Amino acid sequence: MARAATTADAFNAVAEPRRREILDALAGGERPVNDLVRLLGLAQPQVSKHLRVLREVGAVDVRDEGRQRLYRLNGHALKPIHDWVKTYERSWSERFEQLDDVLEDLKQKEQGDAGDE
Amino acid sequence: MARAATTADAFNAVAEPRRREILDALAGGERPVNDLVRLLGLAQPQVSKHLRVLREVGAVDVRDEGRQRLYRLNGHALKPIHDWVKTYERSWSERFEQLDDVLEDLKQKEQGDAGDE
DNA sequence: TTGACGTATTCCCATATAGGTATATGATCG
DNA sequence: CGATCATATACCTATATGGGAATACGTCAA
Repeated sequence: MARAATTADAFNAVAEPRRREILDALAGGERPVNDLVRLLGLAQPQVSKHLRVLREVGAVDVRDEGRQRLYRLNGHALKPIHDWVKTYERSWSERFEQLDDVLEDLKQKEQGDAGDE
Repeated sequence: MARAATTADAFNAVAEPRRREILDALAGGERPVNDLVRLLGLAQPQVSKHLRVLREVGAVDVRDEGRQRLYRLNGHALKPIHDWVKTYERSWSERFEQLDDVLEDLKQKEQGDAGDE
């Protein structure tokens, strides 16, 4: 087997920097393809291809408006990524380290108190 | 050009589900390779390869202990992912929607008050 | 209808896998 | 030293890109 398809899930879709840029651009609101082409400085077909991948994982929605196709962010598709990486926040967040200290204290007090139950 | 290397950054490294599983397994603490082999049910060479990728993006550290190599999680490498995806939390979090409401209220009050500066 | 505009799709190519299998490397034991 | 355990690496293969160029498709204007 080769690498998993970029359309397999949000993790793969978002591994490509250009696609993250597209999502960042769409964070400001709905945009037609050519807007993105200008903003990212990519060729139009490339943008369309990236948009397709993002569509397939549900990270963007499309709406037809005359000859244009307006793309809109659908951040919900990114929630699994957030959920996963959030559990590692402890590794770099000072706040969580302090929380760990507090929990450690509580634990020791409990042991100092009565035993089981 | 083909797809970016998995060792290019944490986003690419973590796009592979097995590698996320490895990190999840290491969240419990330092482990030798064979532990991971058993836990994930993968062939040993595959695990070593995934670990190499994770090492190259800094998501794990290694330590030699006799014939074993103990791998340890280094969640700091995942911070960029968290930082990026966090900005989209608004899309699904009820808390953020409520925050938006509050900010909207403040805005309207400001406009009701004196004008510029 | 003809033409222009905005997008999507098709082809082609170079590249980087991820898995399987075999093997090399290192350390420890007898 | 020779054998064994724990890992890493080398090879090979099928596959899925991502970019470039050309082109098809749908809509609107004259």
